[in-house]
Parts: sequence; structure tokens; C-alpha cells
Amino acid sequence: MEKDFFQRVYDVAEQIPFGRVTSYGAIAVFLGAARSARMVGWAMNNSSTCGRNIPAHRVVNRKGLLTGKNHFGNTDTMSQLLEAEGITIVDDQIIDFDKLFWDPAMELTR
DNA sequence: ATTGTGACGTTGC
DNA sequence: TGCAACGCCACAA
Repeated sequence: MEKDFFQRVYDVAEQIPFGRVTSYGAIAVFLGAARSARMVGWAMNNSSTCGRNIPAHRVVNRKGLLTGKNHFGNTDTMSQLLEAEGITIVDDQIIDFDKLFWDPAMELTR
């Protein structure tokens, strides 16, 4: 089962460059399941089971909001990690999300 | 096999 | 322009 949908998500998530962020939908589209954006987030929840360190903090929803911060244990963990990447977070929202947005379907294709 | 859920996305009002 | 509801696919029980 080395090609599970979840593994696919983990692989893309690991490829997210430092200081960049992406959206669940972008990953979902890249995986070929644009309507399964929710699965991407769910995969992140299971990212712990993946056995590998997945920078889920770099993955946010389409609005650039840290929707999954609640799943990091502490709601501050995600924002703190993003700030450590040089990203500014205000009210759980990423500033300049448009510039920091990293599209796997585009970056990986180029 | 069926039901329920889920860290989203889109469309409608 | 802002908020609400629906839909969607994939996985777990």
C-alpha cells in the first residue's frame, strides 16, 4: 500500500519548500481528487501514523486560515511553526498568503 | 455493503 | 459583500 491516497498527500506535503504554504484543495487537485480536499486534511490527521514528520503546519485551507491548528495539540503550535518559517500570522490567518502560496500542481510541473 | 465523518470547496441567498 | 447550506470523495467502524 505504498501508493495510498494518504501517502500521496504526505509526499506532496514533504515537498513544500521552507517558508511556503499551500492549500488542501491544491494538493487534492494535484492528486487528481479535487473534490477530496477534505481527505487531504484527514490525511494530515493520520500523518502521525505515517511515521514521518509532515509539515502539516504549512498546509492551510483556501482562505489561508489555520483551520487545523486545533489538531496540533496546542492551537499555538501551528502558528508558532509558521512564524518560525518567516510567515506572519494574524488571527490564525496567513499574511500575504497569496505570495506564500505554493502550488504543487504548478511548482512540481514546472 | 452501508453509514458516518472529516484540518474543504463551491454555490446560493 | 457576507454568511449559510450543500456537495464531494475517500477512509474507518
